[in-house]
Parts: sequence; structure tokens; C-alpha cells
Amino acid sequence: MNIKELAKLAEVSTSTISRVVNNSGYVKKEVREKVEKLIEETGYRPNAHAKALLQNKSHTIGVILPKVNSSSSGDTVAGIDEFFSSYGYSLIIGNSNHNIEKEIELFKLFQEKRVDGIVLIATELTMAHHELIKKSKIPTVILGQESLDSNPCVIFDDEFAAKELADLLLTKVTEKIAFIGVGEYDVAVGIKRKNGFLKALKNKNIEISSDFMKTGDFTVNSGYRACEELLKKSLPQAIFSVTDKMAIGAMRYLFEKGYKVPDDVKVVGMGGTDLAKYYHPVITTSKYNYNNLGYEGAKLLFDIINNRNLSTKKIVLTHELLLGESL
Amino acid sequence: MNIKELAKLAEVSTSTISRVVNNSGYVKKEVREKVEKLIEETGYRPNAHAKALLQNKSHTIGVILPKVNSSSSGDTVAGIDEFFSSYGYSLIIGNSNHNIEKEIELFKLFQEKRVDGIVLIATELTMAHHELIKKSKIPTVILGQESLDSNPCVIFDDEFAAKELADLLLTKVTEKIAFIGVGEYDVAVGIKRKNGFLKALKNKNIEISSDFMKTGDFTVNSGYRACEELLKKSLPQAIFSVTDKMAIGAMRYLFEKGYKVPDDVKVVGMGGTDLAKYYHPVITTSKYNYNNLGYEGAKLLFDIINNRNLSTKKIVLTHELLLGESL
DNA sequence: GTGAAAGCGCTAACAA
DNA sequence: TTGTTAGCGCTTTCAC
Repeated sequence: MNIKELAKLAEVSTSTISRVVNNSGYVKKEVREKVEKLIEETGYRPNAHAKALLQNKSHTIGVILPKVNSSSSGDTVAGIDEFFSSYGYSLIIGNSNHNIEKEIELFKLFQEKRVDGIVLIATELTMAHHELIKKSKIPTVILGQESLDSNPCVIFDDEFAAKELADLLLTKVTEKIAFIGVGEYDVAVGIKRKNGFLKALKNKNIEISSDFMKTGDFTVNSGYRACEELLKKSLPQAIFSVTDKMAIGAMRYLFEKGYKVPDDVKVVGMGGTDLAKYYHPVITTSKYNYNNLGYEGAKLLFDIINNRNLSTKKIVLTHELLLGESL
Repeated sequence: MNIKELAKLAEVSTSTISRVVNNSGYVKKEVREKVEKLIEETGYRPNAHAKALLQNKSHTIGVILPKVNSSSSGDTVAGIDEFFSSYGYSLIIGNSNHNIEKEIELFKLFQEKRVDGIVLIATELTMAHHELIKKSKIPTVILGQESLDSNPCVIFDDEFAAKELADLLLTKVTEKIAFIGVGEYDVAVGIKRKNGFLKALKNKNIEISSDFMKTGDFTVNSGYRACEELLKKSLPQAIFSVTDKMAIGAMRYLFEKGYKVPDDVKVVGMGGTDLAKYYHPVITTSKYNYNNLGYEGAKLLFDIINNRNLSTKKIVLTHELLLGESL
């Protein structure tokens, strides 16, 4: 059923149908009612592609994520959806699996689909990304990593969050503090959080030996192994992990060796996922509100699409110190 | 930049451009190369809406979920994406927030977007849903709940999974077994899992008093409160929770009261989420592979879209008993 | 208040 | 091998 057939049925022109469907222009009451009845009966739905083609507007937002099934991605997408669905936009999602080739493909795909804007949830951000964004000319907002290129972005203050948490840690322990980080390709988590941690130590003139600095890969298992490595050297009094998951891995190793948290070793994580909140012991962590990240990113993108608020190029969201039982 | 402008630039007709872009029909090598060079330079991307309009095929799948930021939804969507992205389809997602009005709206929206198929991740399934599916005429696959209407679906054998887990539990404990379930509006979790549990008990002629049957609402907190209620009566020897989250809530209450799991009380959950796997103690549970649910659902939908395999209307996936430390 | 007609960007049948 | 042309379903001027 298309507009033409419906028009014939209703014995009116397609223009009139269009006016009824979009509530635009004048339509006599009886005609409107007749058409509405027919729409109900026939189940007619206007073709969004025809509309998009004509109006050069798809009411669709592309979302690129490095991993669809992660707690933070899920929350972020929920926030994006919350904002955009209230404005009649749909979300089309693209899973890049941390693969930059795939990300390029997704950009191209989104160009073909004529999305009105793109939200890029970033972990690693390269110059290739920035070129892609610039070349595509589609309004794009980056989430989670600071743009190297002054592209609009929404981020958390990772360095400050880490420093604050480390400061808290230092009120309880002042020596034999170990650190579990991640690779530096992820600037926010790999570099900034580490810097914040080190800054807190430096402020108190506390040294940390390189034996106590380990690197994981975000997984629980890597936290476990990092902790195993640490204990080969000696038992730390505290472990600062840049993610909750790796903190859980570290604790698992400690538990297996019969140590208690926080009695024998204090542990803190970062992220504030459900995993941390429901863990036993509840993990002391820095909570990032990913739902809000998505929502604010969406709002920023919407403003850009509508040529508003172009001054706001970078939004820094606050985090929240969550006092658990692990410190 | 559209096909006409590009054609003018390349001094060929639009058909030739189309042939180059879609790799269809004959194009002289030099012409093809010239056009390809121009495409690269201009950044031309064919308009997917025009294509969809013409071919009546959008290469888009609509996914309706009750909650976008849940671990099971995320895994399911990842599985759907894994399958469909390999066939050049994109996913457009709709978050219903468990709201049936919203689900109807999403169906309408997906009709307008002319999606080629819909995946409905279900919790509560009503006749309204079935009417909607039938009326929309869009190939639809239901995930997670059995269709009341022989609509194609992919499900887990909840009753068997619960029975199997309860049988295991009964090898260790045979009295004072408590149960934490959920409301019956969710047939799979609320009814089938309960039935499986009760069947196992019945087989062994074990009675369960109504004081030991509690109902939660999927949240950790509801598990906590259910456990609190249970202990007001007396301390159970084991708690069977139909979800991992509620099991965690129950354990939290036990820990707070100084009880040990599994020494004082044994606990099992269901779902096999990361939460269970990483918990301390690791929760003995029945693992549902949601990624596979999504993948198989996608495959089924793809077959239906392409008029294949219409005999397979209902796929039952296997679960996996995960032996943890809580039993 | 309503209708006729142009045109959004593309593909495919047909002609050359 | 390549070009011409009709038409996918819709909105929007413009005329009446």
C-alpha cells in the first residue's frame, strides 16, 4: 500500500494524503477523517526512504562502538537512545570490534545511509579517525576520548578521577602500593589514569618501583595475572587498578592465596560498573556515569546538527567517588 | 555529490557509474578506472535511500529490546550483529523499556523504515504482540520467549535448565531449600524455571513450604530483600534463585548476617552472566549463551527473509551447567 | 481546500 | 560496451 493507492481509495489526491499524514496544510474535517479511517484499515505506512530522499534528512543517527556487549557501551547507547528517541530519531549501530578497518567501513556505510549524525564511542583514536570524520562531513561527536583535532567530544576527567582516588588510597596506605594499568594506545585509560595516580604519589613524595607497575588488557584474567606477577616480588599493601574488572581479577588471585581484602591488601578499581557495586567486597571505585555520557553526547550532536551551540566543543563530565568495602 | 554530477564529471552516463559502483555489467577497463578515481577524489557515496526505494529492500534489520543496557541484551545484539553484518545488513535498534505502547510505536517506525526483518527480544509476550507482528507482515523472529502463536522463535529450555540445576542442588541438600523467583508475566523466567525447580523437588518427594517461595523483580536488591524475608522464618540450607543477580542480592544479605556461602547456605543462580563468573564465590549457575541466541535468531530470520527453511519454526538452544563455588 | 506535476538519486530494461 | 528513460513513493510549490 502506497500513497497513490491510498489516494485512489480515498478519492483524493496524494497531496491530501500527505497533508493528513503529516498534519500539514488545510484538509477538510470530513476528508481528514475519511483518510485517517482508511489508513487505519489498510495499515498504510509512509515510506521513510522516499521521505529521506526528498528531504535529504533521514532522522537516523549512526553509533559506532568498539564492542557492543560491554556494560559501558550498553549504558552509553541507552543514554544516546534516551535523548534521540525523544526527538524522533532512530539509532543504527555499528560494531567495530576495535578494528579500524571496520570503523572506516562503518563510516562509509553511514554516509550511504545518509545518517544525520554520528556518535563515535572511542577507545583508540588515531589520525585516520580524524581524517575520516573530516572527510565524511557528517556531524560527529566523539565519546570517551579527547579529540586530537578539536572535534567535539564528551569525556571524563580521567586524570583527576585517578588522582582523587589515589589520594583517598594514600590516606590509608603510604607504601608498597601497586598499580595495574593498560596499554597507552587507550589515552584515557592507559595514560591519563596512570598520570593521575602517579601525580598523587608524587605529591606525597611516595616512590613506586617499576616492579609494582603492571599492565593488563582490561580483562579479569589479565588482572589476575598481573597480581600473580606482583606477588612473586612481594605482597603489596594496596593495589590500584585502572578498571574494576582487573581489580576483580587481582582480588581473585589474592583470595586464592588466602589473603583478605581489605584486611591484608586494599584494592581500588575504576569505572563503577555493576560488577564493582555488587561485588563482595564492594569495590571502592570512581564511578563514571556512561548513561550520562551518551545523553550529553547526543545532546551535543543534536545541537551541532541544528547549528546551535557551536561554541561548546568539549564537555567534561564529573565522576563520583564510590566508597566500597575494598579499601 | 550525486550520481548525475559524477556522471558529468566522468563524461559518461549514470548507468555506467552505477555499473562501476555495483560491479554489475560490462564497463571498459579505462572507463572503470577513471570513474573509480573520481569516486575516490570526490568522496561520492551512493544514496542508500534511493536504492532502497527502488529495490524495495533496505538491508536493515530492526531489533526491539526491552532494555538496551543489560548484559543479556548486549550479548544478544552482538550475536545478531555478527551474523547480519557479514551479509551487509545494518541493525537499527529500538529500546522499548518494557513498555508495550513503545513496542507498538517501534513496529510502526520499522515499517516506515521498511526494515527487511525484525528481531524481537522478548520478556513479556502478549496477544497484542502477535497481532502486531501478523499485521505488520514483516518477517519477525522472537527471542527468549516461546511464541503463543507459532511465530518463529529461538528459546532456551528454561524448565529443563532449572530442573537440571535443582537436581544438582539436591545431591548436596535435601531439606530447607528456598526459592527466589520472579513474576509470572515473564513466562520463561517466572513460570518455566519455577516449574523445573518444583519438578526436581517432586521427583524426590521433597516438600517446599510457601514461606520458602519468594518473588523478586530481577534486581539485586529484590534478592536481598527476599533473603531477608526468608531468614525471618528460618535459615535455609540452600537458596535457588532464578537469576544470578538475585542470587547475588541474597548472598549479600547472608554475608551481612555473617553466614558463609557455601558453608552455611548453598546458593545457585541462573543465567551465567559475567556477574556470576567473576563473583566471589563464583556462582554455580546455568549458563545461557545469549550471543548464540542472537546469532541463531539472526540466521533463522535471514532464512525466512529469503524464503528458506520455513519448516524450522522454533529453535531450542542448549544451556550449560557452570559449576562454581557457591554450591 | 484541493490537485497536478516536478523531482529527490538511483537502477534496470531496452535500445543502440 | 554504453546511453536513454521510466519509475520507486513521497513532498511541495503553484495553480485553481
